Amino acid sequence: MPRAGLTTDRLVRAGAELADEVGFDQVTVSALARRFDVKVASLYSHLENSQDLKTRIALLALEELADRAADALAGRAGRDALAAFADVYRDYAREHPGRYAAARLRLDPETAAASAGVRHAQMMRAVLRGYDLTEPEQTHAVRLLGSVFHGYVSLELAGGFSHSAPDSQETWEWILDRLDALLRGRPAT
Amino acid sequence: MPRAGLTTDRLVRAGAELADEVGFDQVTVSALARRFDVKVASLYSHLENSQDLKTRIALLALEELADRAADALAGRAGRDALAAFADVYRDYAREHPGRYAAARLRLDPETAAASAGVRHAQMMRAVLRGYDLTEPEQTHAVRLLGSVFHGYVSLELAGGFSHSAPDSQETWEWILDRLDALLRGRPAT
DNA sequence: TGCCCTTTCCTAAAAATGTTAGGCAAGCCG
DNA sequence: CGGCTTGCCTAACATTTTTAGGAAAGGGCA
Repeated sequence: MPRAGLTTDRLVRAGAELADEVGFDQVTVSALARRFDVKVASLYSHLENSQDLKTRIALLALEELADRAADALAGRAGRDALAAFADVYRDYAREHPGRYAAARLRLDPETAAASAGVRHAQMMRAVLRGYDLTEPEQTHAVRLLGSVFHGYVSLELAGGFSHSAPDSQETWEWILDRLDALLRGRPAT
Repeated sequence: MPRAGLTTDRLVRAGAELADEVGFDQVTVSALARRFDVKVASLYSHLENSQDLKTRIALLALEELADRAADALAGRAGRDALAAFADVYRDYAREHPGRYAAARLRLDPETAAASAGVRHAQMMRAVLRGYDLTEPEQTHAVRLLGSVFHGYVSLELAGGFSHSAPDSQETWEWILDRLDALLRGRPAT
C-alpha cells in the first residue's frame, strides 16, 4: 500500500480548507483523516492532538492575514491605508470564513507572542501614524479599530446584514468615512 | 428512588450557569446530567438534543440582556442612553461570559425572529432617536454600534486589553465619547 | 543489487459524548 | 387504593479523541 504523504504542513493546510468549507468548529481529526483517506491514528505522528491542529490553523490564518495586510498597506497612508487595512480583514473573512474564525482562537500568551498577531498590532499602529494621535489616544484608537473591524466582520459573517437595505458595502464605506473623520478630529462630511 | 425534579426550565438555567463557569462550548448534555446527578439519557425527555439546549440558553441570555437594556434605557436619552445601553452589554458579558457567548449563537431565522433579538434592535433604534439621523444613516449607525459593542466586548473578554495601559475602562469611555460625537456630527472635545 | 533502519501508517483498545429504544416505578387523579 | 402518565433508568450503538504497539515502505549504504 503506497503512503499517503502526510506532513504537518499538508494537514494544516487541508484543515484550513476544511474549516472554510464546514466551519472551524467542525474541524476534527477524524474529518481530516477521512479527507486523506487514512486512519485517524495516523495523524498523531504529525499533530500533537486536536487542539494542536486548531492552533496551527489559527497561526496559518494569522500569517496569511498579516501578509495580505502588509501588501495592502504598502505605499498607502491616511484614509487610504485605513480603508485598505480594513478591507483586508473583511475580504479575508468573506473568502475564508473558517480561517477567519480560526484567527480568533484564543492562543496562550507565548504562542500569541510568537505569532503573526504581533505584526497585526504593528500594522495597526502604522495606519494610525497617519493621524495625529498621541498616547494614550493611539491605544484607544487601536482598540476602537480592532473592535469595529472584528465586530463588523463577525456580524456580517453571521448573516446579520444580509437581506436588509441598505446593503452591507454601503454601510461599510459609511463607517470607514466616519472613523477617518473621528480619528482626525473632524466632523464627517 | 426520589425523582430529581427536572424540567426544561431548570435544565436551561443550570446550563446557563454551567456556561458561565466553564465556557459556552464546554456546555454538554453529559456535564449537565452530572450536575443534576442523573443519567444522561434522562435529559432527553426535556431537551430535544444538545443543539436544542444551546439554543435555549441563547434565548435565555437574549431575554436577560434585553430586560437589562430596557431597564437601563428607561428615562434616558442622548449620550446618557448610549452609554447606559453600551454598559449593559459590557457588564453582562463580564458577569456572564458564558451566557454572552450563548447570545452570539447563530439562530435559524424563525427562531431569531421570535427571540428577544428583535427587542434589541428596537432599543438600539430608540437610542439613536436621540440623534438626528435619517435613513439610511440610522441603519448604518445601528450596524456601527452593534459592531463596536460586540467587537469591544468580545476582545475584552478574550483578554485583549488586560495587562496593558491604559486600562480598559478608560478606553471604553473614550470610545463612547467619540461615538456620541460622531453620531451628532461634531468633532470630539 | 540487496539489506537495514527509520519513519509512516496501521490495528486495537479505552474513554467521553450524543442519541435512541424500551422498561420500571413514582406519584397524581379519580 | 388501583390505574395511568410521565420521569428517570438500563442498554446499546455511533462518533470523536487519544495511546500503545506492530508491519511494511522506501531511502541509505555496502
